[in-house]
Amino acid sequence: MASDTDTLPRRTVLSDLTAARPASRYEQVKHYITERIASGEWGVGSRLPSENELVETLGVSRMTVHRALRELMGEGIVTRAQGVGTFVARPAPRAEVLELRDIADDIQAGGGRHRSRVVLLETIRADGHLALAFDQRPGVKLFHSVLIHYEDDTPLQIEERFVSPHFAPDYLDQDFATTHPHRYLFQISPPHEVEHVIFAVTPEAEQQALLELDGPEACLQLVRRTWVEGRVVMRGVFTYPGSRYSFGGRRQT
Amino acid sequence: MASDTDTLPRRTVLSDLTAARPASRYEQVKHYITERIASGEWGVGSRLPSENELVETLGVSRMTVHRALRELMGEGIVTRAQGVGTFVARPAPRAEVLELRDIADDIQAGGGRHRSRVVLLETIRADGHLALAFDQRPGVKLFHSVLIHYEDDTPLQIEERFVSPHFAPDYLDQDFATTHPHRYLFQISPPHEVEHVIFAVTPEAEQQALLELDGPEACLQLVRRTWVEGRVVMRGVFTYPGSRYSFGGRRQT
DNA sequence: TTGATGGGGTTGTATAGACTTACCTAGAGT
DNA sequence: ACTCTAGGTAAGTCTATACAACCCCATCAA
Repeated sequence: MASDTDTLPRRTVLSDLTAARPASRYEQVKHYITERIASGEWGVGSRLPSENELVETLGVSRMTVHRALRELMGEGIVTRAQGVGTFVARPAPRAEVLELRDIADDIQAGGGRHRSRVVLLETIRADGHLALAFDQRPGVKLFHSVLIHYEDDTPLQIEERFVSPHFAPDYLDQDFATTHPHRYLFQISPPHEVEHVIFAVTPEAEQQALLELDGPEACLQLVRRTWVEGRVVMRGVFTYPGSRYSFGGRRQT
Repeated sequence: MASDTDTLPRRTVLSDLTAARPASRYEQVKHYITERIASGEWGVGSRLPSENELVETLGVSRMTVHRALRELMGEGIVTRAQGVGTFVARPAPRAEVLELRDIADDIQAGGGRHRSRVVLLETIRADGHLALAFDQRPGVKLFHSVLIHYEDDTPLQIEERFVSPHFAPDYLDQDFATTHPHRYLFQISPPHEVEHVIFAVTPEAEQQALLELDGPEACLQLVRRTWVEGRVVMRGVFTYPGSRYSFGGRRQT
């Protein structure tokens, strides 16, 4: 069949795309596929037409279809198995976390509603351990704040911070109902250096109460120190219920 | 039928490589090129032989050479310009691969003595959840291993891995008393992409026993997936007692 | 001197066809 | 129930060929 069409420049399903863009055929095939995946016509886990079927549908050679599919696999859009077929892959490319992010953005990115409550805002004098974290001597003055962050009225994080007054002299005067410590500090200066340490802890009774936990559920604890101009300016302890949060990141090597 | 010596229809520069490994031709071409770049024979910025020259030298078709070069460009090894040529690209952007560390190195770096014990080594079929993690369909065959890592005879980590047989067909035959899964897998190929997710969990009774915990102590759980050539090749679940381990990192911004 | 033209080399894309390899299933034989 | 085998399907690879797009440079003309 169709042996008489050698001379035609191939008028196919793709032809309208060709008119819109002089993109190469294999890119058009990729677009054809990703569009159907994005629209939900081909759901996650469902099987795509085989290479040969796409050849017939789109009127291109199998090598072209193959290249499109191979590149889509490299991009993580589909997965392929020899002898089986091609399938729609990942539902949601995971966002980069463990960077320096505002939890309010984090919650809103996930579709949740964020609010926070200030529990404490005071000046303290550092004991030995805390002073060490700041590379200072015991007794040095530090600002201390404790907030709770809620996602849809469920506590998601206890945010406890110690801030160097030298860096943020007006820290105690801020209205952290409208802005947040993260934003305020970041606005003064983005840190030049950041240290993260992550622990698993069993929460104290006080933390359990703040997070409204029923029992001694395992919690993630992230301790962050930030430097500006070689000096520690902030030490934050962020506590999350293990059942409600996780840290993640994905990157190429 | 398995005709045993179908490997050498062509006697070329590549033939010895062919004998050593039944890798595909375009991979052999990639290897041929990367080896010369690594050895310094082709220095940074220097021009590679043209596709047609490589065709003559290596005795493969131009499409095969082209695929090899295209993939090397995708990996950032070379740069290409239409009408100009192909050039050696990166000096050594090998930086910070070391978030992917061997726990044995980790323990020994801290002055501890490391030993490990193999608990399980088997083939399984993936259920729905696991198959999804591999972007595969339920029922796909996977290798499954469980090891315990000790620091000075104290359990520090439960290492549970699921490995794609396609990537590491000989996984079950390894002696993980002498080498470790991490090293073995890394040696086959360093991953092109890595995903980390960190949880806090309360361990099951079985995990408590393996870690020799007295009670339901909070544990850190690191779930790692690694990709090679766009495919998930490994999913690892690493469980640490919260009192004995933490994750950390420090970097400039 | 400046600008246009064109040829040769190089990568980019596309095709048809063949063969290989891997997976799955159904059926036959324990 | 279990294992083995054969056949079908689909992706993986490789080849030979063709043309397109692009860059560089030499040549030639204004």
